[in-house]
Amino acid sequence: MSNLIPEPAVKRMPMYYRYMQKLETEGRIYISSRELAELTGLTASQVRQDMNFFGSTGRQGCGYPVAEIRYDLGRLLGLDREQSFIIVGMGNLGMALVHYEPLAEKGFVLSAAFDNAEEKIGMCVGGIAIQPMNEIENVVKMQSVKLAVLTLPSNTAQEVGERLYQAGIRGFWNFAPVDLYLPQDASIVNVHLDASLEMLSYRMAHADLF
Amino acid sequence: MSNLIPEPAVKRMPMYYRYMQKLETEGRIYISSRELAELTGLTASQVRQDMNFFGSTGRQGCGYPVAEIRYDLGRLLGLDREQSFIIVGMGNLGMALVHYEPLAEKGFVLSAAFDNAEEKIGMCVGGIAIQPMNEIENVVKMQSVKLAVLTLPSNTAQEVGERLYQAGIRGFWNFAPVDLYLPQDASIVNVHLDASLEMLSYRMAHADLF
DNA sequence: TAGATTGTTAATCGATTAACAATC
DNA sequence: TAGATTGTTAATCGATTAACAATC
Repeated sequence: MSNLIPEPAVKRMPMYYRYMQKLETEGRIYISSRELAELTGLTASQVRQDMNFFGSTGRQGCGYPVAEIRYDLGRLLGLDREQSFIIVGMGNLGMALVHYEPLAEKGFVLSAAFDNAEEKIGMCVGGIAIQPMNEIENVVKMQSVKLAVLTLPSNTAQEVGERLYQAGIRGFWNFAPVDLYLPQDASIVNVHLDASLEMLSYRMAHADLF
Repeated sequence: MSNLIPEPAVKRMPMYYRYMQKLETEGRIYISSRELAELTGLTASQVRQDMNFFGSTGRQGCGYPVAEIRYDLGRLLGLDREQSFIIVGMGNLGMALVHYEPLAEKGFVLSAAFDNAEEKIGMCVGGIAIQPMNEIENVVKMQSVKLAVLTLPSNTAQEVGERLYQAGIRGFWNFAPVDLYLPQDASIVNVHLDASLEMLSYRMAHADLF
């Protein structure tokens, strides 16, 4: 199990997880692939394929057990335990992410924050004092943090990324509009906010084609 | 031309645009599909296919003219003109996006900001005073804005989305962790930050599989 | 049991890759 | 011209959809 889930199905996992959470709080016990398809805008067939990829425990004639699927998806996504993270670059976006509720709710815990600007060092965010970036290596090694949020200007992102990797960080949530090049065993997710807005702009300009 | 570019190619457009911009500032005149493939991590074949989808003007034996392709992609993406937008929900994330440089650089201009919290109304962000949400309809109609950024709690996003649509908004950049349901002619891009971090968490937990 | 719905195989569809002729 | 590289068609690959037998 957990074997080789195709990339497109992996991308759908957080959405399934979100709907399962919602259904669970609504007290729903079972849900059929047909109904789940309606909610998500997929086909029932695809929902069943995906559930099988995820190692489904559906019950024929009845549907999928909501609480169980929610739990299993959470485990697959690594949300069954707390994960500490550091954040590097305390500009507006960095500040906003530190306070972003859904992260704390999903078990992501801020363990340190870094910036190089004199006037920011020592400032308190989310109950934590901002430290200068030359402390990164110490902190990452001491606390063996594996996850970092990069809210940096594009021209320093690659360099800082490499330093973080050296220090032991293996997961990079990158908000700088550049692609990071790091060794194979680093996991990188780029958010590329500007690209996402450009896609919207494209769709608006060509809405007549749909 | 501009006819029916397949969705996966559309998703790659902002990346091509970014590299073309970079190459242009570096003074590069032509670039081959082979080299562009190296930069982007795609295959040369796919780059050529994509360029054809975009209505390419490549030159055999020589490559693609950087400045021209950059310009054409910009037009396709709707970045050849200013686009005004409003932002609804002035929490931390809303504040951060207002000041997010790349948006201004790409021609997106903030035209109004809204929130319902008493203490925020009248506050100045990005040179603009925050207004109460019952002003939305007036402002959107008067200025005929078409684009809105939604940085709202999930429980109000759908309702506010509908109001915005009624008022004339047709592009929704949604940061609430819910799916918006709006009429066909609305363009919606969901950012779903939490889902993006969950994907990273998944990859870290299963990095050995890659 | 009968009805509903999954699990799974096969068919279809679309995207990516390979190949090569066209041409700058 | 010869060399390089595009434009484009055909082959491959993988994901989605359809169909239906298994079974709760």
